[in-house]
Amino acid sequence: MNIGELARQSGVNAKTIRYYEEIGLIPAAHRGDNGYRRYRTQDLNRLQFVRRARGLGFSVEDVSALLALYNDRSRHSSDVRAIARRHVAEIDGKIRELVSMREMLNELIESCQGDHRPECPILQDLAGADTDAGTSAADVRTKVPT
Amino acid sequence: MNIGELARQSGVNAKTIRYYEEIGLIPAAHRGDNGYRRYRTQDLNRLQFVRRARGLGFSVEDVSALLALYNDRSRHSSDVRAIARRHVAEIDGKIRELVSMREMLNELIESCQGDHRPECPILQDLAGADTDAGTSAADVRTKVPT
DNA sequence: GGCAAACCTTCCGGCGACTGGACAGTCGTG
DNA sequence: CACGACTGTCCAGTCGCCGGAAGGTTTGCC
Repeated sequence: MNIGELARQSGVNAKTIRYYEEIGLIPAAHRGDNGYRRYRTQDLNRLQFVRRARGLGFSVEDVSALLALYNDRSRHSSDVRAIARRHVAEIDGKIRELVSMREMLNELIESCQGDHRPECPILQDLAGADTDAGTSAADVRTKVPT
Repeated sequence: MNIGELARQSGVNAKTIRYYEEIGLIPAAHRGDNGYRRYRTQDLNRLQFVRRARGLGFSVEDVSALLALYNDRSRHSSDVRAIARRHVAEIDGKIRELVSMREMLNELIESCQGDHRPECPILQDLAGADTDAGTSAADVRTKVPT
């Protein structure tokens, strides 16, 4: 099958497949006489593995490691678990950050609607105005997840 | 003050300050005779505003809009709230995605440790093996937040 | 056989929000 | 006047792709 068919069956964009080949996540495909990449069911499996792992938020690097373990008959379950656990820890961190941001934003929005402060205080807070007791809800140093 | 001092006082990296100027988030600084950028307290305020807003996860584009509203005397609180609410909605979406990922990962990890399945099933799940009832926990199509 | 549509190829550039590094000029101090 | 700390510009890289250009191939239809 050609790359387009593989893309359709795997749910991975053809461009992305070429990219994965380029960065070595999947092996370079064999070429037909016309120079087109040729794929088999085996490659489809591998690509679906990649898609699912990416869908769970694993980095390409992690996926690469998981693929290696998948192809390694002498693998240890603990290695796989370690990668998964580390990933869960990262996700936890991101969730905590986002929840914290959401809390602060909701506080700001709420105080903006209430009548207990003169104007919408979001901007004042961001500007670091000392209208309150100096405790600005927006004075955060968390790293922004992008 | 020079850019280094501004960086120290604002908590924003000097490189980042130059970058902000380049993309127009902050106005181009005046230069001294030596070509160095010169800043005043006003610029420090602006930059702290930016830092706080970024800390709350606002995109640079949003921050730009917030800054414009901040400098607009005829601004409406509702405009600011709208930006903040939209941002909260985005954050909510990301949180939901991450929580969903975490759930699936934890299920996989758990079933990997338990004795009710032969081997660590994470890899089998990712490979899409039909060892179970065909419902693979990892068969997700959620977009990965990067 | 001719033509268009739908494939496929490679290469380049851009997204967001920076960060690091190279190389050069400038400033303050000993 | 040498040295280090600072500043300037410019370019490249990060991550995980995606879009488009310019070209070759295949397929299907008249």
